[in-house]
Amino acid sequence: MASRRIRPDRRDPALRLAAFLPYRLNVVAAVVSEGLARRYASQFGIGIPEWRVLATIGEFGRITAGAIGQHARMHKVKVSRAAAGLESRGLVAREANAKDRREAFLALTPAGDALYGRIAPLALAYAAELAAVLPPEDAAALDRILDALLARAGRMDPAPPVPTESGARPRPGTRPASG
Amino acid sequence: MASRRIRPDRRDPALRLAAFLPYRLNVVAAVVSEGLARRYASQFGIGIPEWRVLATIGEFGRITAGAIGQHARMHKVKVSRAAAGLESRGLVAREANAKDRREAFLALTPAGDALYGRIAPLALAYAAELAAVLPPEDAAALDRILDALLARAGRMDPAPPVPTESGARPRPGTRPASG
DNA sequence: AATCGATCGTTACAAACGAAACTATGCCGT
DNA sequence: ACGGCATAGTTTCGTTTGTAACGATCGATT
Repeated sequence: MASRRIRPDRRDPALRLAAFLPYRLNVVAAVVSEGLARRYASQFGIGIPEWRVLATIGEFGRITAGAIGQHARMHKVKVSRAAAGLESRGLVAREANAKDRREAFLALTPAGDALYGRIAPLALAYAAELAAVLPPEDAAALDRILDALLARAGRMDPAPPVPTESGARPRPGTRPASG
Repeated sequence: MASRRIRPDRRDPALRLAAFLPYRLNVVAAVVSEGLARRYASQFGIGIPEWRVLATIGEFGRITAGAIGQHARMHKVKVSRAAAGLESRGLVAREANAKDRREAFLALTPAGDALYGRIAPLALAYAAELAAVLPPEDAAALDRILDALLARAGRMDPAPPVPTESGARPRPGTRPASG
């Protein structure tokens, strides 16, 4: 092993952030989301969680809060709050489920349906405008790639595949670093 | 497939969330980030913003907070807090800039450098493991695609390209829907 | 049918976040 | 040199988010 300099100007960086896939995915996702939100948030006063809930109800019709969470990959608390917000504005209505009174179906009111009918085309246009920079084969590749990455990341072990040496297991009682 | 009546009175959905690019990008980015964070957060007690700052200092050596924000695309408040956290743990040190005493250079301490030296390989291994599901041409395509999408989203107008009819401009004074 | 544990959704509380205000310093024109 | 404005970074404050606890209901077991 070579001798270490005490105060080097700079070594070769071990990692270039600009080329690091998780970082890049986050940046692109953030910029895209932000751009989309600018299109509807300012016009309709609706936030991203509320948009997702609205879109999910618009897609599936009558659906429970739990199912919304599954389809839109949102935490149930977020769904609950977004749904409450939409309900308070008369965009969403609850229908009690007599078969299971713990849950309730959510559905769009006429006003909610009208809003959905206005935002959805905007959103689709945004996505189309975005995808228009990609040659068709790249657009198709992106679909495949995102599927593959999602499946892979979901199956990934919480520890590196190469055993680090001893069986020193990471302590489970540490905070999960949200953000 | 025959027409199953799951939902009673709903037209064809205007938008399928699962196929909607902004949504998909967000989901993939979130799952990937979460998976990566699980690898270092639990072991080293470091969060995502702190990791980004650490990685940026590790990459560039001595760097100001503002430059970190530019390179890592972080808001200056976030950089400030993450840097304060790293400093309080002795991972980062400040060096005053005599030429401009408003700013200060941040650099890794030996402890910070050691931590960087341990996390960076983990992170790179994670990214490599992730990219391993992609055939080489898809991995290359992904690089191109993310660049193109990022550039496009950054240049995108806050309003749809097709004029909606009259010159009814969206009211500028509405909240920007963070999240 | 009484009880126990699981599940749905809301509420409570605390951490994280961003916009704006603020401090300190630098820059520039007069 | 002085006054006004710009910039770097921190702090403050209100909002958003997530974790945990909670009430209500269901299903299974006895």
